[in-house]
Amino acid sequence: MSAQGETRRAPLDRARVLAAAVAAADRSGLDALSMRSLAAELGVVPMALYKHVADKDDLVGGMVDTVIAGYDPADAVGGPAEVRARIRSARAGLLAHPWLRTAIESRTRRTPAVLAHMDAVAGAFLRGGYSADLTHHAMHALGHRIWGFSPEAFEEPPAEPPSPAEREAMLRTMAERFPHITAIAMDTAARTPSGTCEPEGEFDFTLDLLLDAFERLHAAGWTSSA
Amino acid sequence: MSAQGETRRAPLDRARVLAAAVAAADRSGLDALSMRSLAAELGVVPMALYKHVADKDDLVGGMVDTVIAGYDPADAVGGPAEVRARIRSARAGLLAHPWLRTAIESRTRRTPAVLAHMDAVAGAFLRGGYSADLTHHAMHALGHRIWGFSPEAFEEPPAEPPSPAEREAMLRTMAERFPHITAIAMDTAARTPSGTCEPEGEFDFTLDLLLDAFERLHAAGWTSSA
DNA sequence: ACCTGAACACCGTTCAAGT
DNA sequence: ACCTGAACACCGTTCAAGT
Repeated sequence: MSAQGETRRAPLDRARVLAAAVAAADRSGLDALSMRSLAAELGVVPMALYKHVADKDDLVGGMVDTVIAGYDPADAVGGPAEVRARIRSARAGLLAHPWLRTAIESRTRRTPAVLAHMDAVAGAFLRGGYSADLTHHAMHALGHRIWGFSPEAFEEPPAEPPSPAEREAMLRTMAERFPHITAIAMDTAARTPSGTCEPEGEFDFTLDLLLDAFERLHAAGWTSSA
Repeated sequence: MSAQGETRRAPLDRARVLAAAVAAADRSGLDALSMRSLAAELGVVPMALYKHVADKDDLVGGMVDTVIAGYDPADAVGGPAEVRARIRSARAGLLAHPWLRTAIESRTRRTPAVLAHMDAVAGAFLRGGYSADLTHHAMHALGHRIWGFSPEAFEEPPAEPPSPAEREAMLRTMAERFPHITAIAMDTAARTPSGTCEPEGEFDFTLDLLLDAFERLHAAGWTSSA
């Protein structure tokens, strides 16, 4: 019997598993996606998935990376125009995949694709002549709702480094692959003794910025007809 | 044996169930909170909870309401000062209950406590002399990250009204209990034919507002020393 | 190397019954 | 009115085994 009546199924690999998961979530939402249902869809026993995915968290993380990796590469002109283009890409991803927002919010680990997108947006500001300091604030202010993923990723401790040597190596690869966010992190570290930025300060900064902007519009007699 | 060796447990009620759930989530997170574990903590069989809570969704909704209902009542001075005070309350709630953000984001129904908080913030803008239109934009721009709950609640269809008469009654109670958000909704409905606001328009409005604000800071040579 | 089978320790929720 | 017991239809994940 075995592999004859049916044409033999191509062997699974990570990309195929992730693509099927993305398609399934697009169709019926993230809640309906289980290891078991995904396996059934791939014509495989649930445990077969664990050869290509560490666990469910890794599956969801991979789905997020798959979508982010497909964002349009914007022209690297720098400044607000490039920022706008990159944010539009993220926005399009959120609209095309309704589960994406929840998936991103449920994750805490910063994957390479997430870091790359952050780095690209930070780079757009820096190339536009913004200081590392102002860029840092802008990244926070643009925030979760506009980004599609949490700027708090900036703040979280980067998963305790096993040894000083490994820490050194990690820093070097960070600086190579994600030069812009590394530069911003180092700028922040140089200015604040603890090396982490103050969440409450950031919160106040953005809140004041927005309230001031609306005060200005109000004072100018703004109406939607404009 | 029965109720003698132990002093007889006070009978459960919804408030006690919700308080225990909030405490449990504060202690060990939302993921660790199950109907079964909560029941065990209350010294009761899982099914006993279903007398006080419709299902798990209702439990989480009740937890959110419990926290929001405890927000500081701000002075009704109106304008940015009151807005700031109310947003600080929401922020404090998010800091005190790390699970709150996720819990709010997972919910889609607008509960009375959520509506009351929205109404209070909207009222602060309106009392400050802001137009309904500008208030609407400001509410969206302040957004999820600052609010602690989704301004998209504004946009979602309000759970199809069973009959015209009931719809009428619902509108009247809305206008009574939440006058400010009702006024804004009616203003929006009057200006846009469909009655719903354009998500993409809102997105662009906020994005431009933020990018313009940062352009202004950049042009002014802003540094964090200020 | 890749997949399977059976099992473990969980879930939320139902139904009919107890007091 | 409030709570219980037993059951149902699910989960994610383990381990040892198959090919």
